[in-house]
Amino acid sequence: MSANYLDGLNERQREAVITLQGPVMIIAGAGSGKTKVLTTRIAHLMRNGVDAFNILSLTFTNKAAKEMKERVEKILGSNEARNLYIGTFHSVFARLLRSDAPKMGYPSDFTIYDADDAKSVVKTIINELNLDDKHYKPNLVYNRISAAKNSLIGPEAYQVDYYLQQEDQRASRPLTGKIYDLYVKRCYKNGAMDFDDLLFKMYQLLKGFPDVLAKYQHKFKYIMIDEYQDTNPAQYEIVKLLGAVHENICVVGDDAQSIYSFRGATIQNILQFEKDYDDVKVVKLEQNYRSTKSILGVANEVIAKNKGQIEKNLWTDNVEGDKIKLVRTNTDNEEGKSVADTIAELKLRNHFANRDFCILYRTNAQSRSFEESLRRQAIPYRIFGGLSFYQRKEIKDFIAYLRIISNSRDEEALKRIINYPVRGIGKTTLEKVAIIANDQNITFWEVLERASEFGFKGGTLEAIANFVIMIQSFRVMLDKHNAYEVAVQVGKSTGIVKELFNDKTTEGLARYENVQELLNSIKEFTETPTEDGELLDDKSLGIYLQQITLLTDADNTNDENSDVVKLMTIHASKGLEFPVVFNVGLEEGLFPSGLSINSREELEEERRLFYVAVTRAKSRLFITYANSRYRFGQLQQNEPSRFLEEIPEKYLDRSYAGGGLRNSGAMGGGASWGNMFDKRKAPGAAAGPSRPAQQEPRPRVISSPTAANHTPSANFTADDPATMEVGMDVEHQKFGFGKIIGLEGAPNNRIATVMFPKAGGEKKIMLNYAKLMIVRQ
DNA sequence: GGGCGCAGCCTTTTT
DNA sequence: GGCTGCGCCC
Repeated sequence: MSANYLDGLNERQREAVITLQGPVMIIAGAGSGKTKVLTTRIAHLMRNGVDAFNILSLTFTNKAAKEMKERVEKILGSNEARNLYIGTFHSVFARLLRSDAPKMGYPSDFTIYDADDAKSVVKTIINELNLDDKHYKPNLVYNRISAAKNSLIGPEAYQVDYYLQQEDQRASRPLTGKIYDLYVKRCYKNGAMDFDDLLFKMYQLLKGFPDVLAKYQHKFKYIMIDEYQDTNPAQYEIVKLLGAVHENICVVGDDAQSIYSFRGATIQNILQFEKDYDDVKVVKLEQNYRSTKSILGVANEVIAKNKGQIEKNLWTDNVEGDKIKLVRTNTDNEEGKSVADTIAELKLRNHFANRDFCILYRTNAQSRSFEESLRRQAIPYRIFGGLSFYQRKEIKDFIAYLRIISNSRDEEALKRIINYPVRGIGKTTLEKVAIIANDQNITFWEVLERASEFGFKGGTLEAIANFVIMIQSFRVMLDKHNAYEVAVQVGKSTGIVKELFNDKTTEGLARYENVQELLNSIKEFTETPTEDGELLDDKSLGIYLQQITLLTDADNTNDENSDVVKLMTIHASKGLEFPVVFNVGLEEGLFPSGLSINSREELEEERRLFYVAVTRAKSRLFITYANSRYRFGQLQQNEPSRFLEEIPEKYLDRSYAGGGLRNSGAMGGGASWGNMFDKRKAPGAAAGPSRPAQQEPRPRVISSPTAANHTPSANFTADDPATMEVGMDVEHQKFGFGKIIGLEGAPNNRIATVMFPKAGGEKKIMLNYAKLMIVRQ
């Protein structure tokens, strides 16, 4: 234990740490040691006799939570910190809801629907209502529902809210409220909560059950909220309820870094905090330890353009540092090349490692040109964001099995896997199931269990019965086996693992490896003791599932072991820092986004986003933009971002990266720059060690050999499906020769499993469609 | 069932 | 430009 953990703090930080009682607001400028203050404060609470079980600390990302817990542990030199309630709003509430969800009619193993699941439910409902999906786009409707929930507006309130109704009328979606209502009911029936429900239901739980509220008010004597500027009304109300008795609420944030209003965050929460409680102690952390004077100077100049901020003056003792490099290129590809070239050069000259670099963009779609140029330079990189591991199809499929085992009401999971792998329960059957389920108001699973009552017959009934028995056998296993053992059995019994193993295509191999990785992660989960004091011995499937749904790709950003250049959106970079930062795509329409320039509020949020981007850099900052780039498959001319004009010239070192030419003039309305160099687009014209310009096409995944052209035998004629039997050698027009190793399905709709040694292994063939010729019986 | 081609969407950002 | 979902074929 380090006794003098207070020594390393500056005066302000110290003040923030030792003020333990009552409401405290810490305004923490970028790079001002916020995490240090938060963690030290928690440690200090515990040193002063506060039980870890009584401290609740809410963060925005899992990564931030993990880091905090580790740092508290380090200060304390003990594992007491494991008893702290530190986590994201979503994960902590999911945990609390586990014990109390049954009070509201949900199973304690309720499923958490991610955005994909939720949109799928919305889509189903739109279809069921026979609404035209030109107007009722699932995506937009879902966003609308999400926004309502984040403002604690339920379906009833929604449908009588004048302004909401007006908006929906104007958008030609008058029935959005109706969809919302049905959506909520459907999720309930499915025993599922979406991300927003974790907040909304938590709120309803506290509001509706005074004993529960009292329990948690008593439990959480000290509450700390990180990134308070990004909280939404639901989070705000919950915090207010939980803290109402002790009022030991410490919020930390920076209004200048509020960038999540699109998700319902209200910057007002932080601006108004002083009015919410009596005697709020406000501490401002204004010394920046991260960046050079130049970088911070730019940041301050930019953010000064925003109105209505909490007054502060961010300063640093650090060196002046280099000017900010502002690089213009002709195209997005050249932008990528310029960045990759610069990275290569800095590595060579200044001995930077790959991990010292980060490329920050406004939208995920911008990553492509950088990926290509980095690959060409053989610079290892990793993209954060985008599809997380758990969103891959093969992983979602596998997890769907675990979900339906854990929660039989989970209709979305059931739909995913009822016919994967193929078992003869097709679209028609599923439609019948859906109709019966809606009609009788029972779950899909119940319909399947009682399939014979509902008139399913023959092969279909048999297939359903087998499926039901299989899932039930997994459930029985749960009593005596942990999540990993059940998962392994699922892989075996369903044949998924074998099927993926037999697929020898490149993609198939990757899928197989991913599933293996999933199994490993489940194993790891069952073998690691939970940090969660109350659930120490429970390593059940339900907990595992709830946990992984709340995991993001960005949570792995701190993987210090891998020496790679990082690519991510600015949003994902919040809270991180890098020696060298490239802030790319500074163009009108892109950054600020064309969708966010219609009001002062929107534009100010874009500017805060730019502020966040600038303040990620420690020693070197590059800002780049291109005259033209491909968007939507079309070449688009762009003007330089208005934010560039807000940077005083003295901070900038301008250059043009197309041919090493210098542009000396000020930015006299970028339009004139447009065509100057257009004609010299030849690949070799670019600066740098131009290789003999063989612009190698991007390495592509080789397309699957299953498409390999087998030339059918001259005498090929299809044989009658009814005559096929297991063990026969057959020929397929495309896949070549193979052996039937399985037969299933109704007599009039037989499905053969055939092993094709030369075409990727086992395939399921529907004999009614694909023709097979018997070669040898 | 699944492969293929086409249409339409997407591009704001995520727990 | 890339991805998804859909309808059509075998």
